[in-house]
Amino acid sequence: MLVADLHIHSRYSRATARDMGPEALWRHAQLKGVDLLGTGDFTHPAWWAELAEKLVETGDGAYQLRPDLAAALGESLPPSCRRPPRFLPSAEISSIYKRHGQTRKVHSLILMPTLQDAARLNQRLDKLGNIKSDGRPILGLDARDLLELCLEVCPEVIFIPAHIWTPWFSVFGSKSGFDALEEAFDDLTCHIKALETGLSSDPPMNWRLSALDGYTLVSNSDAHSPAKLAREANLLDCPATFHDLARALSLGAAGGFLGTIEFFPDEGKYHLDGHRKCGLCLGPDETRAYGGRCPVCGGPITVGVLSRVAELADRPEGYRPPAAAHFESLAPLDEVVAEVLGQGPATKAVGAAVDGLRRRLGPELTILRQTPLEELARAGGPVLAEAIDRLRAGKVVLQGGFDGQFGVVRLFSPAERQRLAGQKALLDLAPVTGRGRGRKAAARPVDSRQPAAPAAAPTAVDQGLDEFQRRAMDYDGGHLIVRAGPGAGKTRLLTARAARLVAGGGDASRLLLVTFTRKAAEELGQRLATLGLEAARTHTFHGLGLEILTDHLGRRPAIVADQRREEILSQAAKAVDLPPGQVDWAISRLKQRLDQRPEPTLAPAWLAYEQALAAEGLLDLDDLPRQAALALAQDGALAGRWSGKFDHILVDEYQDANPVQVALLRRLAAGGALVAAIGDPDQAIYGFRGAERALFADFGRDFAGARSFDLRRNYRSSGRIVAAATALMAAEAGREAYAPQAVNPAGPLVECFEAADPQAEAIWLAQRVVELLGGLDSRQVEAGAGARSQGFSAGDIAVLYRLHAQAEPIAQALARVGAPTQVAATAHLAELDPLDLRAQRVKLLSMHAAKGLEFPVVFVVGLEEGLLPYQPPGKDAADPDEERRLLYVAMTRARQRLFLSRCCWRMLFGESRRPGRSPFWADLPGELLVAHKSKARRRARQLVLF
DNA sequence: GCGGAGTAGCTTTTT
DNA sequence: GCTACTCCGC
Repeated sequence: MLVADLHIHSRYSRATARDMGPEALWRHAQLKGVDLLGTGDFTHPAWWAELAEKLVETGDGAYQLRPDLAAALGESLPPSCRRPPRFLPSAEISSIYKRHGQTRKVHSLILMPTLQDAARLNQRLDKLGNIKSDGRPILGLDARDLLELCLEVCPEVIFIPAHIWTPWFSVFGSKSGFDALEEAFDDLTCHIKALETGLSSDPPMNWRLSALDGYTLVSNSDAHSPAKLAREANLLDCPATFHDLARALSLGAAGGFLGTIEFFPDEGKYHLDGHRKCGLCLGPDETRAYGGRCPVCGGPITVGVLSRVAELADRPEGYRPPAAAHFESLAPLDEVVAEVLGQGPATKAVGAAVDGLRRRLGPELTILRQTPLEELARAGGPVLAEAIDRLRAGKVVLQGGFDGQFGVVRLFSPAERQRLAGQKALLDLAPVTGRGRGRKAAARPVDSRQPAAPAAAPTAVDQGLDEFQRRAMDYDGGHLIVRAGPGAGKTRLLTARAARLVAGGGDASRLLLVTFTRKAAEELGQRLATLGLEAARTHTFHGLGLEILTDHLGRRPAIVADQRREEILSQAAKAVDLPPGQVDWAISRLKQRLDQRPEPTLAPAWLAYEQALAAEGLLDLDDLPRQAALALAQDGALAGRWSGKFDHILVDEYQDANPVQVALLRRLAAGGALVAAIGDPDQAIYGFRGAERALFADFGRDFAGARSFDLRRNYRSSGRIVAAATALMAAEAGREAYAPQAVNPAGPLVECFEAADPQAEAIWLAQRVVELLGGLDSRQVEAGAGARSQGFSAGDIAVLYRLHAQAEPIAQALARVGAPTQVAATAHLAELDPLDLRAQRVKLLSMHAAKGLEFPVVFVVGLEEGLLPYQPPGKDAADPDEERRLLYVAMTRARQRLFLSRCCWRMLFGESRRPGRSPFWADLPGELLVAHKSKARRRARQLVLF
């Protein structure tokens, strides 16, 4: 018979013993009596490398410690315990994600046949999240998607939902789990053969759910230190190989799965209900009587495993399915000896006694399970024999664990213990009460869920546009321009107008929608396709230019490659003795206009650049719309073909237009097409690349007879966020009043923090993220983050900054707390794994990149002098009005929660600065803000959470 | 043609 | 403070 412990952690996981290395595992497995051991943590690159170095294949589908290492260590083992264990690559992954509108936190145990298979999984996981900073990585990946990925990498994978009943991190957990396996794993549920019951539940509890009948119930230690190995384990009657294990888990008894060694579930940290902070421990009935609220403080009671099992059970207590496997409830030998000696389990005396017992009797599990009582008495005295006899018979006194506090197993009554302390002789033992289980289970579910995130904004759904949107949608009297503030339903209006035009008899193929980015064009195209408008033309300005030029030239123009362009630029720059970057910028700016002649200082470079391109028959990207507009002006036949091509032209983000683009639109509309432009001059943030915000106001001049519409309703953000953003814009000197109206309720205040330095800002931010997510690991949960959970997922959160240089410390702090994070600038969408797009992560991106996006929670960091408005060293300051609009864009990305922060000290460009607050800070009304304080008290808690 | 020293310049971004 | 580039010497 084999003893198998498949779920452990290495020293690369949080809060684990430093000696959790292959050698210590090898040694302690033998001291405990484990034959087959999961390596744990194979996802961690350093641990994987160590395993690859120190383990060797046995040849029949398992691993063993390298013989030379084993030989060197063998001496340190008592001969009675020498039975070298085998290893199988294992790991645990924490999936934290939102599913069906709720935050889910599910841990999964994964076993792979070989380290090479593990490496291939690691390769895939590495793209999806951070597997380098924690042996038990946290991914924003749906548990089902994780299973899919594992199966893709290795169809033989053993995938086991871990400690399925723990409240915070398991598939059935009361706080963030599911009610059924199928809810979590959908179509892939059939690939799950085994479930890990965890310390706080034992087989009889699980037998109460008929839904679990087909699964092999396994038990493992989840050990964080060598001493905890095999505190729970599996008993197998099969060879110690991966495939035999897989077969045993799949077939149960028929495959050689004999049963499990268990903790008394009462001893688990989450067996009963309760509230640790208030010292309150409750049974299911009591929790129900209190309505799930702590009677001391009113906070939510942490519903334990016993209650949760009762909630989902469909069978009475005590039911035993016919196919149920054997199990044995034990307590660790050091705890037994500790009680016999009347000392703590970690004391020297207990250690020495356990050591002596192992020497004489063999591994701890053998002592606990098999050694005859007479032998125990001879080796350890009659009291020890009596203790173990009681343990084997289940005659123990239990005090249940709750809300993160371990329970206690006692083998002797208080009176007995007192007498034990005084004498060494055999005791006159009074009968002890039976096992402390059998509490009445709660008959009705206790609703312990977090309050749902505030209801989604009442967007203008159904066909239902509001009256203002509808007027703009329906207008047929000529050109029109729509000023649409943040969250006003801009895209909705665009697509609705397109649909209306076609529904009214228009020809979809004579409809043109123009955007600035390919991403926007693709998204718009997709939305139109869902409305049955595939025939409508969706283009970027550049794509449109390319098509017109192709028509004009009779061939597709060649576009200069980046590298060649740089060469040409640096050549051209030599003609004027300017840095190439500056020449690049100046030429590009010139090409945003049709009429501009280069200044004399630039002229030679401009000439050289244009001649070089012309000589090779190349165009640059700026040429596409520009040359197209010029060609339409010069080539009458071309103009004839294109000016009559469309009946309607819809343009998004018009505030970002430049004169070339407007000229192009005018030529396309010359045949009578109606132009509908939509945008928001308050969100014009691309002046630096040639956009001219004034063109928005000049629309009526460029497109005669145009009518203006105004969409002021904000369907996105809470009232206070809208009010703060509006106040920011209202403070701009010489500005006309323009007040968007929030449709949503006021919501919480805008939360502000002034940090000593970027590190402190990042730590504060990471701390808030932990709270928003309700804790990412058990330490954070137990430090209180669970109770403050806000029901957000990592994908709901964005961090916005002025300079990418600000991202680094924040990404690091988020990695330290284990939050799945994605720094937007580093990822090219096209190269991503399809699963990558599904991974839910905190997004770090520039304020510019955030335009057009929205997030339930937004952090805007670095609201400092010098950063906002940006003051580049040794250069002209950025346009303060545009920088104000940039902050406006950033703030208005937030739906529910907005956090603003700044640093009092910062190192930027090698220069130590003590910046004051951004001048924009003062424009935010104090009554909308609440300051977060940085206090020593808070620091103490941070230490716990980090 | 290479390497070492010295120094300038550092955003935001799309096609 | 970092790097990427130029310039100069061999």
